[in-house]
Amino acid sequence: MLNTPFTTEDLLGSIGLFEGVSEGTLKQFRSQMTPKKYAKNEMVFAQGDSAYSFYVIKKGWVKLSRQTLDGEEAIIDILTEGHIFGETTFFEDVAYSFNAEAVEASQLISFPLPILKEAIMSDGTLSYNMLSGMSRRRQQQDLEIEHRTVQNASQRIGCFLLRLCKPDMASPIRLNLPYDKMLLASRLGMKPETFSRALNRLRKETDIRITGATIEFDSLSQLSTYSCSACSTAFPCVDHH
Amino acid sequence: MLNTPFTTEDLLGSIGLFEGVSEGTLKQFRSQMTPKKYAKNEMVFAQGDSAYSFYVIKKGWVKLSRQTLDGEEAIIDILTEGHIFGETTFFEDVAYSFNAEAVEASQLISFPLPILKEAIMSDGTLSYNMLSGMSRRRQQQDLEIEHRTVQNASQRIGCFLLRLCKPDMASPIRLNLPYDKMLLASRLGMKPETFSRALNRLRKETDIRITGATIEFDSLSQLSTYSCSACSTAFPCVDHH
DNA sequence: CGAGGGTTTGAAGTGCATCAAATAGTGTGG
DNA sequence: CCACACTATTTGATGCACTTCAAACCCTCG
Repeated sequence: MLNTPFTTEDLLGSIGLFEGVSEGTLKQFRSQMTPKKYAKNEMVFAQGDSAYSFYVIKKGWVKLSRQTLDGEEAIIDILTEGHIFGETTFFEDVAYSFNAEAVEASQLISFPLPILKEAIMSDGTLSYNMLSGMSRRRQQQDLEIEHRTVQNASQRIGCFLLRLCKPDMASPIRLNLPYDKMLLASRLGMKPETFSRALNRLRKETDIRITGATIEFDSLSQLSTYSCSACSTAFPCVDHH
Repeated sequence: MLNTPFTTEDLLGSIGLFEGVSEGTLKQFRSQMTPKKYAKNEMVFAQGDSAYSFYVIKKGWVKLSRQTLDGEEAIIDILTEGHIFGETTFFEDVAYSFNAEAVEASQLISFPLPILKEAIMSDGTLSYNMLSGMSRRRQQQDLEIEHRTVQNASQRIGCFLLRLCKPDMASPIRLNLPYDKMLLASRLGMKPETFSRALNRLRKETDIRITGATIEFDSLSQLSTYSCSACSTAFPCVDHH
């Protein structure tokens, strides 16, 4: 998969943002897009850089983060296929307010920010898609905050695993953690040490089997019973777009 | 102020969402809007209610919350003038996924949800405003998550106070907490007991003076030094729309 | 005045962070 | 293909911030 050429044919076809958008608008975007591959750990942009573009993730994982005054790194979000980033900058700032970095080999498409203004003003479908995406993201953020207060570390891991499951997965379910455990720990708001211990606790309390970065379990039910009992949303807390 | 009549004249005039929007669109909204006053603690809608409307806050404070399975209440957000809520439901669900309740005497304007679709499709400025608002809210949410991990309880309170300050306030600054301390505590992700103790700690560490729900201090600088040292964003973390 | 919620205070418990060190894994050059 | 260097992960011991439970206080409002 990683070796298939990253052509420009119908690159926008499978992206939610462009679904149903008029051919004219698509042409605009196609003519100004820049597809690019990023290596693992390659920066896309840094906090403070002048903001010229926004990005759509075609493949891979991208980490958004910020430097705190005392030198710590705060993870804002970790995104994957179909997600957009950098576009919020358009409404507020002249410079990016966070870092973006590929945490895996990734394929991104960038577009000049000004193209957005015209497209929003003229293409209702695009606006609608964009609002829809932002709205979904906002609800996810809400959940995120809730989870961090009502769930303990093990439950948060369990919930994260559940959200990795696609609806069409057959039992037994077998998952690979999408990125390394350190990053996952901070994504879930805990320290690596805590993550390690919490994952162990989760293994003891449920029927999951762990081998390195691979996790297996037979059914969602035990995991969701354990993880979601403190939660307000019925299982699943999922964003299956 | 609370006693001035809540007329329908130019009700939409001062709302960011409608800024610069065409007269035609405004007419649409005006013809379908329902302004209404809510008493303190009055429910606007409940989780699970069929979703027919979205709301704009004209005045007051509204709490969005959710029931967890074990009966706890999780605060999602607390909103005030100019904020919109319920509109995300439009993109996803047929029922509200949270409760909305006035925590003060408030004035809200509701609009039928379907009006949004047409307006988004046809009025670029409205779409733009809506995206801009959502984008700002999303950035605030990001900060919120960051704050809960990098700031301790006292710092979070200090940061909240700073965000209550309007840019045009003269020294000494005198603030009233906008709602009761129990609610504020959960807004800031802590228990009332913790809030009480943390506020005391804040008083010892900075120059703020506390009298009931009134807080006074001479300058922002000491407070922001104390509160924002752990933060990634330069002071202020503010959303002065 | 008295009832009932909001707020504060005290004492004790808990979960996660921190610090330290061992172990596993990964990529590199020889 | 192996040994080394370096990083990721795990494990142990200890500390601290916030929570929990309990009780007192206070304020408001009927």
